[in-house]
Amino acid sequence: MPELPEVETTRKGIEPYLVDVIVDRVVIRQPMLRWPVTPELPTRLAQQVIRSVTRRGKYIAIHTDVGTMIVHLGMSGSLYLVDQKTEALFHDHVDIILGSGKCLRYTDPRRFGSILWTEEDWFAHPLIRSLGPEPLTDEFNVDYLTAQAKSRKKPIKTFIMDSKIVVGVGNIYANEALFMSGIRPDKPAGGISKKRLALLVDNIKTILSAAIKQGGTTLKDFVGGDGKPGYFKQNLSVYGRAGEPCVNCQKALIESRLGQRSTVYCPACQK
DNA sequence: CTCTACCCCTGTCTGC
DNA sequence: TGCAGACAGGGGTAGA
Repeated sequence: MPELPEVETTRKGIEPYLVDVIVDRVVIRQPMLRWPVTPELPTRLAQQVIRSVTRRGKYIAIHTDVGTMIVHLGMSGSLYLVDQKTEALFHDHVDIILGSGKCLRYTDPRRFGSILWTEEDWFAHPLIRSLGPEPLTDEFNVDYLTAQAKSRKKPIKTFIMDSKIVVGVGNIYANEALFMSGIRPDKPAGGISKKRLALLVDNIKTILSAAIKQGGTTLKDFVGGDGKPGYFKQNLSVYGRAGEPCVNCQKALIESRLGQRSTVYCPACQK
């Protein structure tokens, strides 16, 4: 499940093989992703030179002079380079065939991801326009979060997972950041002191940057192979550990559901 | 405006 | 062993 660190690691991994490279053609085997792949994509992208590869939240953007391809990896998507001769498997839905002899391949068993084409400024695209700040920038700070949380009743976990508030905090890191901050996931966002929100902001930044750093060092093949970024087996304190002892106090961790998402916390350490 | 439930999809796991 | 059902999850969207 690509969270922001995985997405950024993917962007960094594919960027060197794309910038200044011309697209030969585009092959779409399965257009039915989260939304249908933009039908014009193959004709518009063909013969264009890729100028840059950027990211906003969990969206990756591949820019040309005439438009931008926007990719979201969804739950199970991956984007990687293969040799053009590499045979496509069942879940290999889209190939961007490059003039370099390589091929940027999009694989997504569950098809929760999306591939779209836009010819306007991509920051103006409906999916991108209303996104909140990037968690690792100064724009995401305690003053901002406090202002946003003011008089909000929704649980703090659901709140920080809302991409309009801040992008890139998925379920795993939301659980972990709240544990690190000693905050119960179901506490209404508006009722948490500024001091504790400051701690939360710091911990979100810490955990995401640590995961990105780890991804940068443990990640292997974006070229050849199966392209799977190999998941970071970082030490998770609460996620996936329901019923097991808290790493701090040994009490059994509790699992509940918030906003249809699995939520794990320590009943003693988180208040 | 705020919030919750639902839905898209399929590989993997659990229970009968 | 086989099969049905639950579950995982980002995030848009409908409806309360």
